[in-house]
Amino acid sequence: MGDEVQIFEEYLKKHALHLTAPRETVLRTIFGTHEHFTADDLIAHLGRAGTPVSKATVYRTLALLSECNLLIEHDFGQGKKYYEHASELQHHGHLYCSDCGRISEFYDPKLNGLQEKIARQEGFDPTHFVVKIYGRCADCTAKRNRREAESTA
Amino acid sequence: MGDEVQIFEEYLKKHALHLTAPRETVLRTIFGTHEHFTADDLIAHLGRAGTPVSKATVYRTLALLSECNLLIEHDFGQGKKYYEHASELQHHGHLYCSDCGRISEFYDPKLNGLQEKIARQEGFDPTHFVVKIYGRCADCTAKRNRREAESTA
DNA sequence: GTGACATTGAGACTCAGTCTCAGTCTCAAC
DNA sequence: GTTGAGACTGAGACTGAGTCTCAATGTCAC
Repeated sequence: MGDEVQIFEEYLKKHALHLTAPRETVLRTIFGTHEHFTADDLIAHLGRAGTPVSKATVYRTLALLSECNLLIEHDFGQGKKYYEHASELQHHGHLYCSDCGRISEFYDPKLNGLQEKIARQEGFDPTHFVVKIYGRCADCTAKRNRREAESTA
Repeated sequence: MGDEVQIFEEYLKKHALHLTAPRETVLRTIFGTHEHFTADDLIAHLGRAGTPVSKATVYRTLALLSECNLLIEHDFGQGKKYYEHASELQHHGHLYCSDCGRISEFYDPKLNGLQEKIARQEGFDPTHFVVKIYGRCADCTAKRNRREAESTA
């Protein structure tokens, strides 16, 4: 934290924009946690914290933070976007449990190298990679097995 | 083609559902091409072909086809879903050009093996993998280079 | 043919995200 | 300190993909 404020401020200055109070509030709230969050989560959180910021401003700020690569947008196919800190993105993908909706992460440097290679082979100039593995997490698999055992018992 | 009709019919029978005329029209239209498409594309296409099917029925049929694994849903973060034939999915990922929006594909068996391994390591029971590479395609890179050369000339 | 239940289309609805606009703020120039 | 250009804000209207509802219709086992 602190770093992000500086990067954002520089980006804004470069584009003749200002670091205003609402923008700083949004920035500090986002980088005060390490969770995946949705715009809605953030708006609710700001409201609860007694520093409400309007929906339009939140969306505008999220767009700016994505533009300056401090934030990455994700889509898990539920009709809403998830955001996460870009600094945490290096070499990691997501495991999405279709049963409980939990999102976990994995790190694998090999995967990124392979993707970079593939992109170049196809004449593609890559900006970022998204790897998502859909399925069932260990907890839900265990739960389901227990339920099945009970129902046949 | 033909195969899909049979698989779908069996799936419907198993769930005490019927293969009706609108469902068959949707199915045949989808498996008559090899493109990525959106629900909207499909509805428009059906209308143009003189075999209109209502929006609700199209969405319902798409959901059924996804359930019986004939179709796979994709999300490229534009607020709408893309569909593609599941039979064409083996070992392939997508390259999405942020400039022109074109979606191309790549095949790499190594990538799938690596993902399967990662999922198992995390105690995850995977159903499917999604790999998306965002960036700029060869055409758009060339176009952009040309434009830059012209503007500095 | 009948009844139970699946299916349909039209259109109302939902909800995440975008747009508009009038009022406010910022900041460099004077 | 004042001014003016233009950035910024919040409220709420709007958009559009996708879902839901419901009355009418179709399907099929009996």
